[in-house]
Amino acid sequence: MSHLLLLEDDPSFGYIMSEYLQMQDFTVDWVKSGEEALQVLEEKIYQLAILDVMLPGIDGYELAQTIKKKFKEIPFIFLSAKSLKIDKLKGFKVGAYDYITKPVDEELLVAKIRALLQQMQATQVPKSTYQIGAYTFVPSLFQLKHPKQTYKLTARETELLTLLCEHQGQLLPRKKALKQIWGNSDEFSRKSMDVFISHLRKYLSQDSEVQIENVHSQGFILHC
Amino acid sequence: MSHLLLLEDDPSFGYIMSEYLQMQDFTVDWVKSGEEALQVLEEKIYQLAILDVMLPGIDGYELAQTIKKKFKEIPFIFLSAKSLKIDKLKGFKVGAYDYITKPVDEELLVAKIRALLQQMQATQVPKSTYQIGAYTFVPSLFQLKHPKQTYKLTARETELLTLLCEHQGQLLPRKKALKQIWGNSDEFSRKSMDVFISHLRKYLSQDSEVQIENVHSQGFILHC
DNA sequence: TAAAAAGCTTAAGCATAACTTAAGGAGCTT
DNA sequence: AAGCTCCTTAAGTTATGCTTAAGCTTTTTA
Repeated sequence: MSHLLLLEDDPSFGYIMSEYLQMQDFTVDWVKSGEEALQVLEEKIYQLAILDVMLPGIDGYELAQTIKKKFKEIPFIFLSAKSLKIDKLKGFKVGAYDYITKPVDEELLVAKIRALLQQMQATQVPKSTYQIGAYTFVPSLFQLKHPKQTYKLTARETELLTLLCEHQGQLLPRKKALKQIWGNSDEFSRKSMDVFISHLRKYLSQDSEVQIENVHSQGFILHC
Repeated sequence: MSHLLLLEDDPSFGYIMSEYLQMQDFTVDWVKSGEEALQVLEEKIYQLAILDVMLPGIDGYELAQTIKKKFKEIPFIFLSAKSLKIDKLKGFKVGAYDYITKPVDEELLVAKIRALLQQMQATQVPKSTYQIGAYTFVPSLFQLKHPKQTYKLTARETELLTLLCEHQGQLLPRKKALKQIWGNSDEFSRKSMDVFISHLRKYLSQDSEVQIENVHSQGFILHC
Protein backbone atom coordinates (compact mmCIF):
# COMPACT_ATOMS: atom_id res chain seq x y z
CA MET A 1 0.00 0.00 0.00
CA SER A 2 1.30 3.40 -0.95
CA HIS A 3 1.15 6.49 1.20
CA LEU A 4 0.32 9.80 -0.41
CA LEU A 5 0.40 13.26 1.03
CA LEU A 6 -2.22 15.62 -0.33
CA LEU A 7 -1.83 19.34 0.29
CA GLU A 8 -4.98 21.23 -0.68
CA ASP A 9 -6.70 24.07 1.10
CA ASP A 10 -9.98 23.99 -0.79
CA PRO A 11 -12.24 21.84 1.41
CA SER A 12 -14.55 20.45 -1.22
CA PHE A 13 -11.91 19.77 -3.86
CA GLY A 14 -9.58 18.33 -1.23
CA TYR A 15 -12.32 16.05 0.01
CA ILE A 16 -13.13 14.78 -3.45
CA MET A 17 -9.52 14.13 -4.30
CA SER A 18 -8.79 12.47 -1.00
CA GLU A 19 -11.81 10.19 -1.26
CA TYR A 20 -11.11 9.32 -4.85
CA LEU A 21 -7.51 8.40 -4.16
CA GLN A 22 -8.48 6.27 -1.19
CA MET A 23 -11.00 4.52 -3.37
CA GLN A 24 -8.09 3.66 -5.62
CA ASP A 25 -6.36 1.89 -2.74
CA PHE A 26 -3.93 4.58 -1.71
CA THR A 27 -3.48 5.71 1.85
CA VAL A 28 -3.97 9.46 1.81
CA ASP A 29 -3.09 12.04 4.42
CA TRP A 30 -4.85 15.25 3.53
CA VAL A 31 -3.45 18.45 4.99
CA LYS A 32 -4.69 21.98 4.39
CA SER A 33 -1.58 24.08 4.87
CA GLY A 34 2.12 24.01 4.17
CA GLU A 35 2.84 24.12 7.88
CA GLU A 36 0.80 21.02 8.50
CA ALA A 37 2.47 19.32 5.58
CA LEU A 38 5.93 19.94 7.01
CA GLN A 39 4.88 18.43 10.27
CA VAL A 40 3.52 15.18 8.87
CA LEU A 41 6.51 14.85 6.52
CA GLU A 42 8.67 14.68 9.62
CA GLU A 43 6.53 12.00 11.14
CA LYS A 44 5.68 9.65 8.34
CA ILE A 45 7.14 8.23 5.21
CA TYR A 46 5.40 9.06 1.96
CA GLN A 47 5.90 7.70 -1.52
CA LEU A 48 4.50 10.81 -3.17
CA ALA A 49 3.28 14.33 -2.39
CA ILE A 50 0.52 16.08 -4.33
CA LEU A 51 0.76 19.80 -3.79
CA ASP A 52 -1.62 22.62 -4.49
CA VAL A 53 0.40 25.63 -5.52
CA MET A 54 -1.63 28.59 -4.28
CA LEU A 55 -2.02 28.64 -0.55
CA PRO A 56 -1.88 31.19 2.23
CA GLY A 57 1.30 30.88 4.32
CA ILE A 58 3.80 28.37 3.02
CA ASP A 59 2.69 27.68 -0.54
CA GLY A 60 3.28 24.70 -2.78
CA TYR A 61 6.50 26.04 -4.32
CA GLU A 62 8.07 26.78 -1.00
CA LEU A 63 7.14 23.38 0.33
CA ALA A 64 8.55 21.77 -2.77
CA GLN A 65 11.88 23.44 -2.13
CA THR A 66 11.92 22.14 1.40
CA ILE A 67 11.14 18.66 0.17
CA LYS A 68 14.00 18.94 -2.31
CA LYS A 69 16.34 19.72 0.55
CA LYS A 70 15.14 17.65 3.45
CA PHE A 71 13.15 14.81 1.91
CA LYS A 72 14.78 14.60 -1.44
CA GLU A 73 13.67 11.07 -2.22
CA ILE A 74 9.97 12.04 -2.20
CA PRO A 75 8.67 12.96 -5.65
CA PHE A 76 5.89 15.52 -5.90
CA ILE A 77 3.20 16.61 -8.32
CA PHE A 78 1.80 20.12 -8.52
CA LEU A 79 -1.89 20.79 -8.82
CA SER A 80 -2.75 24.29 -9.90
CA ALA A 81 -5.39 26.45 -11.50
CA LYS A 82 -2.61 28.45 -13.14
CA SER A 83 -2.18 27.03 -16.58
CA LEU A 84 0.41 29.43 -17.94
CA LYS A 85 3.50 27.93 -19.41
CA ILE A 86 5.72 30.08 -17.24
CA ASP A 87 4.11 28.58 -14.15
CA LYS A 88 4.60 25.08 -15.42
CA LEU A 89 8.23 25.78 -16.19
CA LYS A 90 8.69 27.08 -12.69
CA GLY A 91 7.12 23.91 -11.36
CA PHE A 92 9.46 21.66 -13.24
CA LYS A 93 12.38 23.84 -12.35
CA VAL A 94 11.96 23.06 -8.68
CA GLY A 95 11.90 19.39 -9.60
CA ALA A 96 8.25 18.44 -9.94
CA TYR A 97 7.38 15.05 -11.31
CA ASP A 98 4.42 16.69 -13.02
CA TYR A 99 2.41 19.89 -13.13
CA ILE A 100 -1.29 19.29 -13.54
CA THR A 101 -3.79 22.04 -14.19
CA LYS A 102 -7.25 22.09 -12.70
CA PRO A 103 -9.77 20.79 -13.47
CA VAL A 104 -8.06 17.48 -12.80
CA ASP A 105 -8.78 14.32 -14.71
CA GLU A 106 -8.66 11.92 -11.78
CA GLU A 107 -8.32 8.87 -13.91
CA LEU A 108 -5.24 10.19 -15.67
CA LEU A 109 -3.78 11.38 -12.40
CA VAL A 110 -4.14 7.97 -10.83
CA ALA A 111 -2.62 6.32 -13.88
CA LYS A 112 0.33 8.68 -13.60
CA ILE A 113 0.74 7.97 -9.91
CA ARG A 114 0.70 4.27 -10.50
CA ALA A 115 3.31 4.58 -13.22
CA LEU A 116 5.49 6.60 -10.89
CA LEU A 117 5.22 4.19 -7.99
CA GLN A 118 5.86 1.30 -10.30
CA GLN A 119 9.00 2.95 -11.60
CA MET A 120 10.24 3.70 -8.10
CA GLN A 121 9.78 0.12 -7.10
CA ALA A 122 11.53 -1.08 -10.23
CA THR A 123 14.63 0.98 -9.58
CA GLN A 124 15.24 -0.48 -6.17
CA VAL A 125 16.72 -3.93 -6.31
CA PRO A 126 14.16 -6.67 -5.96
CA LYS A 127 15.82 -9.18 -3.71
CA SER A 128 13.40 -12.02 -4.06
CA THR A 129 14.17 -15.23 -2.23
CA TYR A 130 12.30 -18.46 -1.95
CA GLN A 131 12.04 -20.79 1.01
CA ILE A 132 12.19 -24.41 -0.04
CA GLY A 133 11.95 -26.50 3.11
CA ALA A 134 15.25 -26.03 4.90
CA TYR A 135 16.72 -24.34 1.87
CA THR A 136 16.87 -20.70 0.93
CA PHE A 137 17.04 -19.99 -2.76
CA VAL A 138 18.33 -16.65 -4.02
CA PRO A 139 17.93 -16.55 -7.80
CA SER A 140 19.72 -13.24 -8.24
CA LEU A 141 22.86 -14.69 -6.66
CA PHE A 142 22.49 -18.12 -8.20
CA GLN A 143 22.64 -19.49 -4.69
CA LEU A 144 20.88 -22.33 -2.96
CA LYS A 145 21.61 -22.29 0.75
CA HIS A 146 21.19 -25.09 3.23
CA PRO A 147 22.31 -24.89 6.88
CA LYS A 148 25.01 -27.41 6.09
CA GLN A 149 26.11 -26.22 2.71
CA THR A 150 25.69 -23.57 0.05
CA TYR A 151 25.39 -24.60 -3.56
CA LYS A 152 26.37 -22.44 -6.45
CA LEU A 153 23.89 -23.00 -9.25
CA THR A 154 24.37 -22.54 -12.96
CA ALA A 155 22.22 -20.28 -15.12
CA ARG A 156 20.00 -23.11 -16.33
CA GLU A 157 19.62 -24.65 -12.90
CA THR A 158 18.61 -21.27 -11.54
CA GLU A 159 16.07 -20.63 -14.26
CA LEU A 160 14.46 -23.99 -13.80
CA LEU A 161 14.35 -23.84 -10.02
CA THR A 162 12.87 -20.34 -10.22
CA LEU A 163 10.09 -21.61 -12.42
CA LEU A 164 9.46 -24.49 -10.05
CA CYS A 165 9.30 -22.13 -7.10
CA GLU A 166 6.86 -19.88 -8.90
CA HIS A 167 4.62 -22.91 -9.25
CA GLN A 168 5.39 -24.32 -5.82
CA GLY A 169 2.84 -27.02 -4.96
CA GLN A 170 1.39 -26.71 -8.43
CA LEU A 171 2.17 -28.36 -11.69
CA LEU A 172 4.86 -26.78 -13.80
CA PRO A 173 3.97 -28.00 -17.28
CA ARG A 174 6.93 -29.34 -19.17
CA LYS A 175 6.10 -27.38 -22.25
CA LYS A 176 5.94 -24.14 -20.36
CA ALA A 177 9.37 -24.65 -18.85
CA LEU A 178 10.85 -25.71 -22.17
CA LYS A 179 9.45 -22.74 -23.97
CA GLN A 180 10.53 -20.30 -21.34
CA ILE A 181 14.04 -21.61 -20.78
CA TRP A 182 15.00 -23.39 -23.98
CA GLY A 183 12.77 -21.49 -26.36
CA ASN A 184 11.42 -24.64 -27.96
CA SER A 185 10.20 -28.03 -26.93
CA ASP A 186 11.95 -30.53 -29.16
CA GLU A 187 13.21 -33.87 -28.01
CA PHE A 188 16.74 -32.69 -27.27
CA SER A 189 15.67 -29.84 -25.03
CA ARG A 190 13.43 -32.23 -23.23
CA LYS A 191 16.29 -34.61 -22.49
CA SER A 192 18.38 -31.70 -21.41
CA MET A 193 15.69 -30.59 -19.02
CA ASP A 194 15.66 -34.03 -17.45
CA VAL A 195 19.32 -33.65 -16.70
CA PHE A 196 18.73 -30.42 -14.84
CA ILE A 197 15.83 -31.85 -12.90
CA SER A 198 18.22 -34.53 -11.85
CA HIS A 199 20.78 -31.95 -10.72
CA LEU A 200 18.19 -30.08 -8.69
CA ARG A 201 16.99 -33.25 -7.02
CA LYS A 202 20.54 -33.95 -5.96
CA TYR A 203 20.95 -30.50 -4.44
CA LEU A 204 17.60 -30.74 -2.68
CA SER A 205 18.15 -34.25 -1.30
CA GLN A 206 19.29 -33.02 2.11
CA ASP A 207 15.75 -32.22 3.15
CA SER A 208 13.49 -35.21 2.67
CA GLU A 209 10.44 -32.98 2.86
CA VAL A 210 11.46 -31.34 -0.36
CA GLN A 211 10.64 -33.24 -3.51
CA ILE A 212 10.34 -32.65 -7.19
CA GLU A 213 7.53 -34.89 -8.27
CA ASN A 214 7.04 -35.94 -11.86
CA VAL A 215 3.59 -36.14 -13.35
CA HIS A 216 3.90 -38.47 -16.26
CA SER A 217 3.92 -36.64 -19.58
CA GLN A 218 2.65 -33.47 -17.90
CA GLY A 219 5.40 -31.84 -15.95
CA PHE A 220 6.81 -31.43 -12.45
CA ILE A 221 5.61 -30.30 -9.04
CA LEU A 222 7.86 -28.89 -6.35
CA HIS A 223 6.67 -30.06 -2.93
CA CYS A 224 7.87 -28.74 0.40
CA MET B 1 26.21 14.71 -19.06
CA SER B 2 23.01 12.76 -19.55
CA HIS B 3 22.41 10.25 -22.28
CA LEU B 4 19.04 10.16 -23.96
CA LEU B 5 17.68 7.68 -26.43
CA LEU B 6 15.30 9.14 -28.98
CA LEU B 7 13.13 6.79 -31.00
CA GLU B 8 11.42 8.64 -33.84
CA ASP B 9 10.89 7.49 -37.40
CA ASP B 10 9.92 10.85 -38.87
CA PRO B 11 13.19 12.20 -40.29
CA SER B 12 12.50 15.91 -40.01
CA PHE B 13 10.84 15.83 -36.62
CA GLY B 14 13.48 13.46 -35.31
CA TYR B 15 16.21 15.74 -36.58
CA ILE B 16 14.71 18.80 -34.95
CA MET B 17 14.20 17.06 -31.63
CA SER B 18 17.62 15.54 -31.65
CA GLU B 19 19.31 18.84 -32.45
CA TYR B 20 17.29 20.75 -29.90
CA LEU B 21 18.08 18.30 -27.13
CA GLN B 22 21.75 18.33 -27.97
CA MET B 23 21.67 22.11 -27.86
CA GLN B 24 20.38 21.70 -24.32
CA ASP B 25 23.49 19.74 -23.40
CA PHE B 26 22.13 16.26 -23.60
CA THR B 27 23.86 13.47 -25.43
CA VAL B 28 21.28 12.08 -27.81
CA ASP B 29 21.26 8.83 -29.72
CA TRP B 30 18.55 9.04 -32.32
CA VAL B 31 17.26 5.75 -33.73
CA LYS B 32 14.51 5.28 -36.26
CA SER B 33 13.12 1.87 -35.41
CA GLY B 34 12.31 -0.26 -32.42
CA GLU B 35 14.78 -2.86 -33.58
CA GLU B 36 17.60 -0.31 -33.62
CA ALA B 37 16.54 0.91 -30.21
CA LEU B 38 16.81 -2.56 -28.73
CA GLN B 39 20.26 -2.90 -30.13
CA VAL B 40 21.66 0.31 -28.68
CA LEU B 41 19.94 -0.33 -25.35
CA GLU B 42 22.04 -3.47 -25.09
CA GLU B 43 25.20 -1.58 -25.79
CA LYS B 44 24.92 1.68 -23.90
CA ILE B 45 23.49 3.10 -20.72
CA TYR B 46 20.77 5.71 -20.98
CA GLN B 47 19.17 7.88 -18.34
CA LEU B 48 15.98 8.30 -20.33
CA ALA B 49 14.24 7.05 -23.45
CA ILE B 50 11.88 9.19 -25.53
CA LEU B 51 9.66 6.98 -27.63
CA ASP B 52 7.45 7.71 -30.55
CA VAL B 53 4.42 5.45 -30.30
CA MET B 54 3.46 4.79 -33.86
CA LEU B 55 6.11 3.01 -35.84
CA PRO B 56 6.30 0.18 -38.34
CA GLY B 57 7.73 -3.01 -36.81
CA ILE B 58 8.32 -2.84 -33.06
CA ASP B 59 6.34 0.20 -31.94
CA GLY B 60 6.78 2.39 -28.91
CA TYR B 61 4.46 0.39 -26.68
CA GLU B 62 6.15 -2.85 -27.43
CA LEU B 63 9.54 -1.36 -26.82
CA ALA B 64 8.32 0.10 -23.54
CA GLN B 65 7.32 -3.33 -22.39
CA THR B 66 10.74 -4.68 -23.22
CA ILE B 67 12.34 -1.83 -21.33
CA LYS B 68 10.15 -2.62 -18.33
CA LYS B 69 11.44 -6.15 -18.37
CA LYS B 70 15.04 -5.90 -19.39
CA PHE B 71 16.10 -2.34 -18.59
CA LYS B 72 13.72 -1.53 -15.82
CA GLU B 73 15.75 1.30 -14.38
CA ILE B 74 15.37 3.40 -17.54
CA PRO B 75 12.37 5.73 -17.44
CA PHE B 76 10.64 6.60 -20.69
CA ILE B 77 8.41 9.28 -22.15
CA PHE B 78 5.96 8.69 -24.97
CA LEU B 79 5.60 11.11 -27.83
CA SER B 80 2.51 10.64 -29.89
CA ALA B 81 0.10 12.32 -32.23
CA LYS B 82 -2.69 10.35 -30.61
CA SER B 83 -4.22 12.60 -28.00
CA LEU B 84 -7.10 10.41 -26.87
CA LYS B 85 -7.37 9.75 -23.17
CA ILE B 86 -7.51 6.02 -23.72
CA ASP B 87 -4.12 6.17 -25.41
CA LYS B 88 -2.64 8.18 -22.60
CA LEU B 89 -3.99 5.74 -20.04
CA LYS B 90 -2.47 2.92 -21.99
CA GLY B 91 0.83 4.75 -21.97
CA PHE B 92 0.85 5.22 -18.23
CA LYS B 93 -0.28 1.69 -17.72
CA VAL B 94 2.92 0.34 -19.22
CA GLY B 95 4.81 2.62 -16.87
CA ALA B 96 5.53 5.78 -18.83
CA TYR B 97 6.95 8.74 -16.99
CA ASP B 98 4.89 10.96 -19.23
CA TYR B 99 2.76 10.91 -22.37
CA ILE B 100 3.25 13.98 -24.52
CA THR B 101 1.10 14.77 -27.52
CA LYS B 102 2.44 16.34 -30.67
CA PRO B 103 3.00 19.13 -31.40
CA VAL B 104 5.64 19.12 -28.70
CA ASP B 105 6.52 22.15 -26.63
CA GLU B 106 10.26 21.62 -26.54
CA GLU B 107 10.82 23.99 -23.68
CA LEU B 108 8.38 22.17 -21.42
CA LEU B 109 9.74 18.83 -22.47
CA VAL B 110 13.27 19.81 -21.56
CA ALA B 111 12.08 21.19 -18.23
CA LYS B 112 10.40 17.88 -17.55
CA ILE B 113 13.48 15.93 -18.49
CA ARG B 114 15.64 18.03 -16.22
CA ALA B 115 13.24 17.54 -13.33
CA LEU B 116 13.29 13.81 -13.91
CA LEU B 117 17.05 13.54 -14.07
CA GLN B 118 17.37 15.70 -11.01
CA GLN B 119 15.00 13.45 -9.11
CA MET B 120 16.81 10.32 -10.19
CA GLN B 121 20.09 11.70 -9.03
CA ALA B 122 18.57 12.69 -5.71
CA THR B 123 17.26 9.22 -5.00
CA GLN B 124 20.55 7.46 -5.46
CA VAL B 125 23.15 8.45 -2.93
CA PRO B 126 26.67 8.11 -4.26
CA LYS B 127 29.02 7.12 -1.49
CA SER B 128 32.41 8.70 -1.23
CA THR B 129 34.13 5.82 0.53
CA TYR B 130 33.47 2.12 0.76
CA GLN B 131 34.45 -0.43 3.37
CA ILE B 132 35.56 -3.67 1.79
CA GLY B 133 36.48 -6.01 4.59
CA ALA B 134 39.73 -4.66 6.05
CA TYR B 135 40.10 -2.28 3.14
CA THR B 136 38.93 1.27 2.74
CA PHE B 137 38.30 2.37 -0.80
CA VAL B 138 38.21 6.04 -1.74
CA PRO B 139 37.26 6.32 -5.42
CA SER B 140 37.85 10.06 -5.63
CA LEU B 141 41.48 9.59 -4.58
CA PHE B 142 42.01 6.37 -6.52
CA GLN B 143 43.10 4.86 -3.24
CA LEU B 144 42.61 1.43 -1.76
CA LYS B 145 43.85 1.33 1.80
CA HIS B 146 44.73 -1.67 3.88
CA PRO B 147 46.30 -1.51 7.36
CA LYS B 148 49.48 -2.92 5.90
CA GLN B 149 49.61 -1.09 2.61
CA THR B 150 47.96 1.53 0.46
CA TYR B 151 47.43 0.86 -3.21
CA LYS B 152 47.13 3.55 -5.83
CA LEU B 153 44.59 2.43 -8.40
CA THR B 154 44.35 3.41 -12.03
CA ALA B 155 41.26 5.01 -13.54
CA ARG B 156 39.88 1.78 -14.91
CA GLU B 157 40.56 -0.16 -11.74
CA THR B 158 38.76 2.52 -9.77
CA GLU B 159 35.74 2.55 -12.07
CA LEU B 160 35.38 -1.18 -11.92
CA LEU B 161 35.82 -1.44 -8.17
CA THR B 162 33.30 1.36 -7.68
CA LEU B 163 30.73 -0.52 -9.69
CA LEU B 164 31.44 -3.67 -7.74
CA CYS B 165 31.02 -1.78 -4.48
CA GLU B 166 27.73 -0.33 -5.62
CA HIS B 167 26.54 -3.89 -6.15
CA GLN B 168 28.22 -5.28 -3.05
CA GLY B 169 26.78 -8.70 -2.27
CA GLN B 170 24.80 -8.58 -5.49
CA LEU B 171 25.56 -9.60 -9.00
CA LEU B 172 27.21 -7.02 -11.19
CA PRO B 173 26.23 -8.19 -14.66
CA ARG B 174 29.13 -8.26 -17.05
CA LYS B 175 27.20 -6.40 -19.68
CA LYS B 176 26.29 -3.62 -17.33
CA ALA B 177 29.88 -3.07 -16.33
CA LEU B 178 31.04 -3.17 -19.92
CA LYS B 179 28.39 -0.71 -21.03
CA GLN B 180 29.13 1.66 -18.22
CA ILE B 181 32.91 1.59 -18.32
CA TRP B 182 33.85 0.59 -21.85
CA GLY B 183 30.75 1.84 -23.64
CA ASN B 184 30.31 -1.37 -25.56
CA SER B 185 30.44 -5.07 -24.93
CA ASP B 186 32.55 -6.56 -27.66
CA GLU B 187 35.00 -9.36 -27.21
CA PHE B 188 38.01 -7.13 -26.66
CA SER B 189 36.39 -5.16 -23.90
CA ARG B 190 35.49 -8.38 -22.15
CA LYS B 191 39.08 -9.54 -22.23
CA SER B 192 40.19 -6.19 -20.97
CA MET B 193 37.72 -6.38 -18.13
CA ASP B 194 39.10 -9.76 -17.15
CA VAL B 195 42.51 -8.22 -16.79
CA PHE B 196 41.23 -5.62 -14.37
CA ILE B 197 39.30 -8.16 -12.36
CA SER B 198 42.56 -9.96 -12.05
CA HIS B 199 44.30 -6.82 -10.83
CA LEU B 200 41.60 -6.14 -8.26
CA ARG B 201 41.75 -9.68 -6.97
CA LYS B 202 45.46 -9.26 -6.43
CA TYR B 203 44.98 -6.05 -4.46
CA LEU B 204 42.19 -7.57 -2.40
CA SER B 205 44.02 -10.81 -1.63
CA GLN B 206 45.24 -9.64 1.77
CA ASP B 207 41.85 -10.14 3.34
CA SER B 208 40.61 -13.63 2.70
CA GLU B 209 37.08 -12.58 3.59
CA VAL B 210 37.00 -10.36 0.55
CA GLN B 211 36.32 -12.12 -2.70
CA ILE B 212 35.30 -11.30 -6.21
CA GLU B 213 33.21 -14.24 -7.22
CA ASN B 214 32.52 -15.04 -10.84
CA VAL B 215 29.15 -16.35 -11.92
CA HIS B 216 29.74 -18.12 -15.16
CA SER B 217 28.55 -16.12 -18.17
CA GLN B 218 26.68 -13.70 -15.90
CA GLY B 219 29.02 -11.41 -14.04
CA PHE B 220 30.78 -10.86 -10.75
CA ILE B 221 29.82 -10.54 -7.10
CA LEU B 222 31.90 -8.71 -4.54
CA HIS B 223 31.69 -10.50 -1.22
CA CYS B 224 32.96 -9.18 2.09
C1' DT C 1 1.48 -58.84 -19.66
C1' DA C 2 4.46 -57.34 -23.12
C1' DA C 3 5.76 -53.49 -25.90
C1' DA C 4 6.22 -48.64 -26.10
C1' DA C 5 6.78 -44.31 -24.16
C1' DA C 6 8.54 -41.41 -20.69
C1' DG C 7 11.64 -40.58 -17.06
C1' DC C 8 16.03 -40.96 -14.36
C1' DT C 9 20.93 -40.71 -13.65
C1' DT C 10 25.82 -40.83 -14.78
C1' DA C 11 29.30 -39.66 -17.65
C1' DA C 12 31.70 -38.09 -21.86
C1' DG C 13 32.39 -34.49 -25.40
C1' DC C 14 32.67 -30.04 -26.78
C1' DA C 15 32.41 -25.21 -27.03
C1' DT C 16 32.71 -21.25 -24.44
C1' DA C 17 34.23 -18.46 -20.55
C1' DA C 18 37.56 -17.19 -17.30
C1' DC C 19 42.23 -16.43 -15.42
C1' DT C 20 46.88 -14.91 -15.50
C1' DT C 21 51.09 -13.19 -17.34
C1' DA C 22 53.34 -10.65 -20.56
C1' DA C 23 54.02 -8.00 -24.61
C1' DG C 24 52.58 -4.00 -27.62
C1' DG C 25 51.21 0.81 -28.07
C1' DA C 26 49.04 5.30 -27.19
C1' DG C 27 49.35 9.45 -24.68
C1' DC C 28 51.30 12.26 -21.30
C1' DT C 29 55.22 14.26 -18.67
C1' DT C 30 59.73 15.92 -18.14
C1' DA D 1 62.82 12.57 -27.58
C1' DA D 2 63.16 9.59 -23.82
C1' DG D 3 60.67 7.76 -20.07
C1' DC D 4 56.65 6.75 -17.79
C1' DT D 5 51.95 5.23 -16.91
C1' DC D 6 48.16 2.95 -18.16
C1' DC D 7 45.15 0.50 -21.26
C1' DT D 8 44.60 -2.90 -24.67
C1' DT D 9 45.68 -7.08 -26.98
C1' DA D 10 47.67 -11.56 -27.22
C1' DA D 11 48.53 -16.23 -25.88
C1' DG D 12 48.33 -20.25 -23.20
C1' DT D 13 46.09 -22.67 -19.75
C1' DT D 14 42.39 -24.00 -16.81
C1' DA D 15 37.67 -24.35 -15.67
C1' DT D 16 32.75 -24.43 -16.46
C1' DG D 17 28.38 -25.76 -18.07
C1' DC D 18 25.30 -27.27 -21.72
C1' DT D 19 24.23 -30.90 -24.59
C1' DT D 20 24.18 -35.52 -26.07
C1' DA D 21 24.57 -40.33 -25.38
C1' DA D 22 23.76 -44.58 -23.07
C1' DG D 23 21.79 -47.79 -20.00
C1' DC D 24 18.46 -48.51 -16.80
C1' DT D 25 13.77 -47.93 -14.37
C1' DT D 26 9.05 -46.66 -14.18
C1' DT D 27 4.65 -45.80 -16.17
C1' DT D 28 1.26 -46.19 -19.72
C1' DT D 29 -1.19 -48.49 -23.27
C1' DA D 30 -2.67 -52.02 -26.41
